[in-house]
Amino acid sequence: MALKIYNSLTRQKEVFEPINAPYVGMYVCGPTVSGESHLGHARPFITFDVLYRYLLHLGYKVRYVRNITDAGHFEEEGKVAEDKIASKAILEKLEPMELVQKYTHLYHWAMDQFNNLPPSIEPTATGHIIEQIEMIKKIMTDGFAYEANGSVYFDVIKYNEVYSKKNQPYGILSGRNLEDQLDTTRELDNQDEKKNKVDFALWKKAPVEHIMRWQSPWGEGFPGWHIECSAMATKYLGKKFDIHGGGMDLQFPHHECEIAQSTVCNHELPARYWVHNNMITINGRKMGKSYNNVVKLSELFDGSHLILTQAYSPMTVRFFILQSQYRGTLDFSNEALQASEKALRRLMDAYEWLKAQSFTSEKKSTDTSLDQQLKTWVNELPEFMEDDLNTAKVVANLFEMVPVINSLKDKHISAEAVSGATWQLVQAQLTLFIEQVLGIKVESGANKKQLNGVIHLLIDIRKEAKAKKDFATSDKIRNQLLEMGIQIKDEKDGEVSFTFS
RNA sequence: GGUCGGGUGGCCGAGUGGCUAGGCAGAGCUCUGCAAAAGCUUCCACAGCGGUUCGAAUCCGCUCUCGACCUCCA
Repeated sequence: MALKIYNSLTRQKEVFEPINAPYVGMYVCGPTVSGESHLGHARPFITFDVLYRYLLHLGYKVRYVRNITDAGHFEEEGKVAEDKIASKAILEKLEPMELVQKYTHLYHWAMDQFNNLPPSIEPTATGHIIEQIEMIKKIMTDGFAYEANGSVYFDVIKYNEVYSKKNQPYGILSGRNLEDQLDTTRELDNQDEKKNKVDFALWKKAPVEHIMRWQSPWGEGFPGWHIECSAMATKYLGKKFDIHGGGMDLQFPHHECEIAQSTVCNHELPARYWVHNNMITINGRKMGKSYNNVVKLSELFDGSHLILTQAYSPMTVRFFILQSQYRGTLDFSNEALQASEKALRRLMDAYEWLKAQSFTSEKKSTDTSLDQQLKTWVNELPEFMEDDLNTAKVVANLFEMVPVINSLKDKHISAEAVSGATWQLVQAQLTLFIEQVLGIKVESGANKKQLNGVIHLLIDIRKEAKAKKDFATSDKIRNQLLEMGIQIKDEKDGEVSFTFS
């Protein structure tokens, strides 16, 4: 068994082999912290968190680099060289760094809510201006970039000419050829600075009103929007590293340009495996600012968005995302999220119960086919993960086991049906895959001692009421607790349990 | 217009030639004071039309249709 991942560069699933095992270098494009993160942003970070977790589980020593873009991109290149962060700052009457700080905090908060492991290094674009300038200088020295009026542009045509001969034409990642693009690229104003319309900016001269600006050999300005990733990836992961990840919408032009820049500087393709997650859609349409259909994470968590009927917990959202395979689009709706919420609760209820049981390995199984079936389900989990992170199948198998666990709990099957050793295996693997690999944590208010005490007291009172056939009182306790989000469950053995919703 | 990817049951979503995906919702039953929860059973499907094949959701062709990228984008 070996981990296979889909490589956008070769357009096929490939066996993952690190350049320098057991070390793995992984770079993932992080957020631009000029606004609040929305659901669409959550997908790559959760997807690559799962990949990171799985690589760690396999025993690799992973350096996971995920940047923060705080230097601002152009709103529309060639038209108005406007810095996103600077313009937003004026709007919000904040210093640019104040704004960057605000949204960085919010982003970190959201990542934490999702139980995403922190990356090994989280470099910022503004902290690496010098590295970016050095890289641009190198590209110029090699003759693949030119200065025009205080800005520096990458010469895409020349790059394509030279590197086509080395089987690395411009467009190698996104599969487009330059000729098509020359024909189809839209006409934009103020492009006279560029030799060709396909050229892209490495450094941009700052207009007077532009707040974020740095000194450079070409005057005061700010870096172009692709160079930061090339500079930081090279600095922390070297000239060639293992995995480069990000959303599919970054494949072109961002990653394509990154490849061109890094290839000129480092004389090889920067990453071996290019991994791209697909988009989250809403009514079949990509979630994005330009479509005006974003659901911010904070709105999701507090239910304040119009299309939501309720709040959804971060784990529900994480689970919703992991119920699909990362390379397909995922269509979002209130209904779909509700389904995920219920499903997650059922899974976690069964899991938490099982986890609390103790089994002795001596017990032999009396139902060998069920015993074998459980082992099969469990053993398939790594196979599914290793088939291009098919978390959807992992989740499906977890659900196969839920009825068996609940049957044991409700004594529909005997304690001896499955061997103690198998139950121990199931316990261990469920913990591994649910908590370690999928990164789903137990979300419950049950850790408040006093609250638990109060609930137990109410349960006792309800039991007494029931014994006296005072159903008015017993129902009142049950129903009102339910309204507060505490659900009472009468178990088969006469015991009463409760869960928080 | 160019490049690419889709269309699976009420909804979300796996699956690439023959075997129940899974979840949510629906129906029935069991349990229960009544519920809930849980268990069991069950309904509903592969956009359309052709073709290949003993056999296709899965391969091929055409048609319809949706979307992504080509401009900032996760």
